[in-house]
Amino acid sequence: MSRASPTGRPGRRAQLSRDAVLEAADAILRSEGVEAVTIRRVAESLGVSPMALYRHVADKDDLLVLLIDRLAQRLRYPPLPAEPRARLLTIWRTLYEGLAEHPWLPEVLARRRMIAPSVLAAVEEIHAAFCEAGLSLEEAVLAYRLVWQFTLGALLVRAGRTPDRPSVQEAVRGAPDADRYPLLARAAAAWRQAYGRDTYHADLEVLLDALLPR
Amino acid sequence: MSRASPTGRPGRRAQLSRDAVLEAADAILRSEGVEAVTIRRVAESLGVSPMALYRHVADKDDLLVLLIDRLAQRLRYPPLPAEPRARLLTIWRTLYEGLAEHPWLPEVLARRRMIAPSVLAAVEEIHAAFCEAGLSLEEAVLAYRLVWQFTLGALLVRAGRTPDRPSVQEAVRGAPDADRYPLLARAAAAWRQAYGRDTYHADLEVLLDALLPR
DNA sequence: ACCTGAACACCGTTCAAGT
DNA sequence: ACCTGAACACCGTTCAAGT
Repeated sequence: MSRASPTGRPGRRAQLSRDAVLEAADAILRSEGVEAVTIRRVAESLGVSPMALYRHVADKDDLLVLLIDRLAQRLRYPPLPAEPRARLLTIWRTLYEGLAEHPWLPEVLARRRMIAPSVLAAVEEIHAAFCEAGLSLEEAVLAYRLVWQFTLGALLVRAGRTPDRPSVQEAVRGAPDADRYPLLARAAAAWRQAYGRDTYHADLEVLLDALLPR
Repeated sequence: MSRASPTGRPGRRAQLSRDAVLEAADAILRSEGVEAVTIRRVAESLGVSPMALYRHVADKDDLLVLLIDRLAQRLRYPPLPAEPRARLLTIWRTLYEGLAEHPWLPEVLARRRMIAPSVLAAVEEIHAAFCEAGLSLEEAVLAYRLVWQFTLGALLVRAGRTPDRPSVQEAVRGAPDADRYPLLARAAAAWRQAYGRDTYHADLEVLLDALLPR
């Protein structure tokens, strides 16, 4: 340990790396869920002191955001159709389905919203497809933003469809006061159905029809 | 204290009420922000023990959700136009602007998503307007859901536009690698502009155009 | 340069007991 | 019936010190 490190820099050799931290955090995430991903818990699993992590991540939210980036990196896109509209459908759906597997994700994005750098390639593809379909670059930016916001909201709502804890929403929808809210009372069945199934795919087509020149 | 309570029920007279708890929580929310709204802090401000609150709210998230309901109750809608499309614009915009004042809201909704019972009247109005514009009740339900998901996502993105901490998003958008992401590099300026201003109003018109029969 | 130890300043929530 | 006290089982993060 008295030799200089291989990089020629002085001081103690690093035992930890950001990647090792993220790998350990990811393992805990998969096996025990997000609530278990704490600074202390990750440090324990690595056999280091909690404070050692702060050399490699800024803070806990930073750790979670970097974790989302890892998940985004693992997204695999199917072969993309040549036709722009079909390509957009494929990319967005892959993004949505991939992110929907992690119900804790919207909560983290609500605290520290950002797009993981790893999805930049997909974002580029989306812009290209919008332009190819006839939008100007400025229009493509606005179209991307609109669909992204919708996707985020859809992920958030979907994250809420936990079968165990019936949401307040359902409770209210189940038996709305027929005198004060006649339409909602009549629509209760349709509501239950709409919230039981995922309408992202169909909704996405509505959005693209509105955004693309016919 | 040995007399029966006015309600005729036995036992100690209630010192606290759900309303008193919410009022205290709301005051802390306004003066110190959401982070300060803790069970212990609210109890302290009421001069009771933390555990006393659990008789009136289920847990901390329940407290926050009830708080959102209070905020929704205070929303004031301007006079609604007779024409369905204009009415929809007015209601959604009022909802959006009102909720956008509370950047912490999407995070709570991400954990315990629900619609506050207080917005049911607005939801009923929205369904009525969609139907009046020519949609069936089932279509109205789906249209409502689509716009609500978009609104949630827009609120989430907007909550992120804190001027102090530049988001990762902006950092990446500021200088995307021109070789790998040529379109994003060219679009950087448009991106900054799009994320600098709020496009909810314009986007809402796009959505309504897509959803309403022409 | 990188990591540790101890402490700070909190949390939400349980449980059994008091009035 | 309603509230309290004490404790449990944690958090993230600071700071000064060690190697």
